[in-house]
Order: sequence, then C-alpha cells, then structure tokens
Amino acid sequence: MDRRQRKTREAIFSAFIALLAEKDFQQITVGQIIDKADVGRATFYAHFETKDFLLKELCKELFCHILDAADSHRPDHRHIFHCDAPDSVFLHLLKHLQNNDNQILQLLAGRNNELFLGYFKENLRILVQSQLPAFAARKDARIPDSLWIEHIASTFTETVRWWIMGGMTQTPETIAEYFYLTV
Amino acid sequence: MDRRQRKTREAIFSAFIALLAEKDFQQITVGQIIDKADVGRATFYAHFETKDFLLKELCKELFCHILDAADSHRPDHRHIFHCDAPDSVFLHLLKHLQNNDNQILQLLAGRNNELFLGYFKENLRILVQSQLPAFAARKDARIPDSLWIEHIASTFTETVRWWIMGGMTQTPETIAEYFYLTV
DNA sequence: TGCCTCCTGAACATCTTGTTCGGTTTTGTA
DNA sequence: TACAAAACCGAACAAGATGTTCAGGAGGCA
Repeated sequence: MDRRQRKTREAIFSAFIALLAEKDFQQITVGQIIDKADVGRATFYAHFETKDFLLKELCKELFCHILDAADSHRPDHRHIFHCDAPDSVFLHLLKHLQNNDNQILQLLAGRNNELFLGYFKENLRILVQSQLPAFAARKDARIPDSLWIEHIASTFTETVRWWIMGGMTQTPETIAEYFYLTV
Repeated sequence: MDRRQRKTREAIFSAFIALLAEKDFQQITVGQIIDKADVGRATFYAHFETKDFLLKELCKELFCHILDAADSHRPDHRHIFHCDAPDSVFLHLLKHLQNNDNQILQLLAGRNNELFLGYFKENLRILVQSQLPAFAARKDARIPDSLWIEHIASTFTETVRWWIMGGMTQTPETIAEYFYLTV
C-alpha cells in the first residue's frame, strides 16, 4: 500500500478515535473527522464509503486483532503471558484489555461503549465456541447449546463492562474469578 | 388532555412503530413519520422536541408499563396470571411478552432490537433489585452485589433475546426454567 | 527524470432538521 | 348556538450534513 494511503488512513482512524472519546458516534460529522485528520473531503470518501463503514473497519482492526491474539492456536502469541492452561484464554483477554491494546479501553469505556461492547461480544462468540469444553461441567443438560453459548459470551461481556465502568480497580485475575463464578 | 392532542400523539406513535419495524431508527426521518402519521410538521415538533425524545417517550410508555405491571406490589394486576410465589415475577413478565402487549414484540424482534433490549434491561434492573432475595442462594459471597445485579438483569435480557430471535417456540415456563438454570 | 497514483479544496445538488407564522379547524364551555 | 381558546396546517426558511465532481498540485516509485 502506498505510503500516502497508509498515512491518510491512519490519520482518519486516529481522528475518529479521538472524536469517539468525546462525543456520540451519531453526532460526529464527516466534517469534524476530516478537520481533525487534516485531509480533504474527497480523500475521506475515497477511503471510506461512509461514516458507518469507517466504524466497521475500525472495529475490524481492533477486535479481530485482539481476539485473534487471544486464540490459543497461536503459540507465538501465547507465551507473552505464559498462559498454558486451556481455560485461561479469558484471563489472557482481560490482560490484553488492561494493557489497553490499540486504545481499545477508551472506546469501551467512553461515550460509545454500547456500540463497541456489541462488536466485542459479536467477535467473542467464536472464541466461546472453541472454549465450550471448559464449561461443560457447569452446563445443565436441559439448556440448549445455542443459548449456552450466548449466555457465556454475554456474561463475559457484561463482566468486562462492569469492570471497565467501575474504573478497573480489580486485577484481571479477580475479574476472571468473578466470571467463572457467575457463568 | 385534549382529544386532538391524544389522536395526534397516537398517530405519531403508531407511524413510528410501523417505521421501526421496517428500517433502522437512524434512517427514519421526521418527514417519513409525519407523512405516515398524516400530521403537520409543526405539529410533530409541538409534541416531541426531537426524534430521540419520541423514542424515549415510546420506551417509557412500553417498558415502564410492562414492568410496573410485573411489580409484585400491585396485587390488582398480579391476579391476572395467578402468580403468588414471589419468584415467579420473571415468568409473569415472559407471559406478558408472549401476549405481545403494546406490540412490544415487533420492536424487540425487529431491526432495532438492540435499541429496545437496551431499554428493557435498563428498566429491568430495578425489578431485579427488588427480587434479589430470591437469588441469594445461588450467589457466591465473593461476587460484589453490583455485579450480581448486572449479571441477573443481563442474563434475563439475553435469554429473552434468544427466545424472541428463535421465534418463541418455547413456552414461557420453559424459558423461565432456562433462566433459573443459567443465572 | 517521468509516469502514475494519490491528495486537494472548492463548488455543487440534495436532503434533513428545527423554527416561524398567518390562517383554519376543532374543542369545551357559556 | 355562539364564542374564545387551543391545536393543527402547510408552506417557507435558514442552517447544516452528505456525498459527488473536477481541475490542478504534490508525492512515491522505478
């Protein structure tokens, strides 16, 4: 990719993230984004079809990355936190969050948290599916599988929301404990 | 309230609900609402400050009503379903939903489900708080109270979402059982 | 150097919002 | 029935956002 394209794209993303931290997504205008990013109007539309597409691309960059990273099938990544036990993937994820990878915290804690927590959960579902055996012991046989997956994914998401909204005063280990106690 | 005011208000609500069933909230314009409601533009703004306020008022009408109705402190309502046990409030609520009070189902199942499920959960929190004793037995002492409330409210909301999205093929009793098994 | 791609910035038509106002209809009441 | 108050109409309006276009300038790459 051309260096100019890369720089423009990054400038837009960066401006967008800054604006998302201070006002509602719906109230952000393309004019504000290009002002902050210091790019031409036509340039913006050359990169992103619309404001919603920009959001979608941003989410892709953020969550696909962090959740791919949490995927236990990638040993090159796992050793960073020395997590070997198969059921510590969620703890791993919490540590990533605390580390504030990609400024994801500002977005999950900011004015648009609902938006991003929604995307977060959406991507989480895949991870949960691969981790299902770890929860088999707690599952009552009467509960349908699809509901069980939803339940685990939303319990984790809501626990993370609670953690962030409360100022993240607990350690990732404590939050992971809460998660395993509630699910 | 003047009969004209009532009719106008109802026409706007009705048109709004119809539009919400077929397109995203953000894509609905005031022009479309007043066309469908057959009401003048100035009239709309005399009733609702803005489109967002209209949404808020609609939610108030829908959820405050259904959740007030579910409140066990109102015996005049409870006897409809003969629910005497204090822990059957949630089952009561599910029956209300199945009954499709106020066309609430179309909204919870339609294109804007996230929006309404958010409001639903918001109002649910108060109900959960009053029902906490019923869940005391399942609560591990290490879990903070505020997280516990969030967990119960979101588990119920997510169970309802799963129910509705799946076409509501189960009975309210089954869903209530799932809820008590997962929470 | 030279070509090609990308960016610029201003102009533009179009749409949406929320307000205003003179005139008309409806309502509740005397 | 008649009347005053209220609610509604609808057209017009300013302000602002969206997405497109285009001629010209600047930067990257070989």
